[in-house]
Amino acid sequence: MKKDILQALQTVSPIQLEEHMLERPANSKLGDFALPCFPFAKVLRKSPVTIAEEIAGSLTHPSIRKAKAVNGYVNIFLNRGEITDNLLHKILNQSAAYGSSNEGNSGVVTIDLSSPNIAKPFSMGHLRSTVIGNSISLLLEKNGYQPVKINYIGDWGTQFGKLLTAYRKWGIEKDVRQAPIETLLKLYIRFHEEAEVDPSLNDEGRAAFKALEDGDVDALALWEWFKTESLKEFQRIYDLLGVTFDSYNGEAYYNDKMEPVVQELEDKGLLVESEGAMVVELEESIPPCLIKKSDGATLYATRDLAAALDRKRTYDFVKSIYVVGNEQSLHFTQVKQVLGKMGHDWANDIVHVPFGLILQGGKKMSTRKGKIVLLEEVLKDAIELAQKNIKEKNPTLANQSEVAEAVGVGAILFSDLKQHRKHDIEFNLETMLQVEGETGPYVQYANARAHSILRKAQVSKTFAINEVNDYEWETVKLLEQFPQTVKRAADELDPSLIAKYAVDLSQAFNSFYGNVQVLTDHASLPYRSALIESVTIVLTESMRLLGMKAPQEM
RNA sequence: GUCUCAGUAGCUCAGUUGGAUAGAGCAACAGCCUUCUAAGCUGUGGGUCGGGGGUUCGAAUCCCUCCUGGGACGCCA
Repeated sequence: MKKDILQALQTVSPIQLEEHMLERPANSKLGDFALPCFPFAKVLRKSPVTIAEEIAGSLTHPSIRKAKAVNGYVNIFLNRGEITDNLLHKILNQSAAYGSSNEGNSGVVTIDLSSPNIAKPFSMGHLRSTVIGNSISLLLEKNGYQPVKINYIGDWGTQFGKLLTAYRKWGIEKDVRQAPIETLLKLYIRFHEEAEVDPSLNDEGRAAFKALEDGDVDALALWEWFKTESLKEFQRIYDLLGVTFDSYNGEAYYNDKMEPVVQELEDKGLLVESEGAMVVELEESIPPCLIKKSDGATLYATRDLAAALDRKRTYDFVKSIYVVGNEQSLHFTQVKQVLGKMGHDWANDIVHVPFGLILQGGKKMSTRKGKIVLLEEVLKDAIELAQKNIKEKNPTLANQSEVAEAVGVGAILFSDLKQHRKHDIEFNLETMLQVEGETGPYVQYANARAHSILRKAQVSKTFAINEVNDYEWETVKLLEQFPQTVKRAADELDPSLIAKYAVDLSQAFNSFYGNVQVLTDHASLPYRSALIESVTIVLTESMRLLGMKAPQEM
């Protein structure tokens, strides 16, 4: 639509126009589009006011109802009926496919997401990676890419040496069987407390990891057991969130794939010794990347290099995305640079999608100090609250527990996705459980109300539009913007754009049905049900792209 | 110290990539359930866009500088 208007303007404009010049006025009373004429004044040596008047005076297009010059702006009012008619037919025909594109041309994009550490609880930080990554995957799919979701489980590294040491010193098998993660976490915390007093424990932990990496049978058996128990617990959460993965290849999977990488680095003359460790030196502003510790054991970066090479080989991605917290930005620039120095031009296709930390009292949460909020508890609270609300507000509802789960989980997902990923978030349970205003349940409720009206209306396939009132027009304009919002969200890898859009559309729709009686006005009913059905299509699709469920009743 | 991200209403956040009077939600206050589900709708109050310079017809947005906070910065991941 914007392009049409731009073309019409071009035919009467003395200046070459670009898309960004045409804007949507903040106040819709001013018009549907506006062209500020100030930049043209100098070139044309005329006042912006005159230029605007000339353009407005000669502008004609079937979609334009009128154009008005105001203070140097050309304010354009559209022909509501015609545009609405075309748009509603389009949405009803395309249904859930509305807003899709083939932009990605079936290119494979790997997405590294979630990546919890075994033997540690699933924290709020992992929630961010999981839901942001999942939504990005859905957005890319909608834009014609082929996403591959990889859960790069944190199942390797010195921490396991520490954990094995702690278990051997203080662990009780029965406790681990009963409550695996809880028990292992306690051991991990105790290890760090005691290591403060006795630093030699750290050396013991490192030695234990070296043994694990060298294939010590006893250590491997324990490790295997911890891993199995942890994955069982994680699966419960993924089921609740409705997230699935294409690969669970964690860090340990690359245990036997690192040596060739180290070899390649050496062959290419990139590996140098520094303070007993093996490193690759990078540009002067960036600290060197550590590849091997002085005891010969590998590091995180070694594994990530091996993983990147393996993923390129396996999937031949056009882009490889890592949804990992802000604090690892340096790590990823190092890995990218090392790959670049190795001569892999696809290093530029690696994209770190960072997100802000979840803080508590203004500080980062620390597993080691036991300062952590458990996601499962939060989800449980949210579902209980939703259940309570249903009992109060809609006691006769069928499938109550199913709806409560959808709404409770939706509230948590949405509270995380609605703000831009890069913001640090102060953990606040109360905010996350909110169900009023700009929240998941608000969007779900708008959609449920729309369905409720449709159930009571006689929906027919044909409709005629007499007049599009202001409430309807605001809704229609938002519906029209869905495809470009989806595209931008995928381009910027930013799900919050969809969340904000869903709130805007919900607000417009709520305002519409709150002020207009739909069912009693028989003449307008066919047109209005087409509008409402379009709203449900777009809201449901928006929620799907965020990983949320959209119950038809709540 | 270096790098990096951020600072907008009491709180949580938008702000269409430089445009008109800076917008929402929460909280507060006032209305609306004999009418499509009140998880809703309609109003009111609330601002030195961290400070100071600069570029521009025009700056929350771009540049410089300072202040404050988060995070990262070789043998953790």
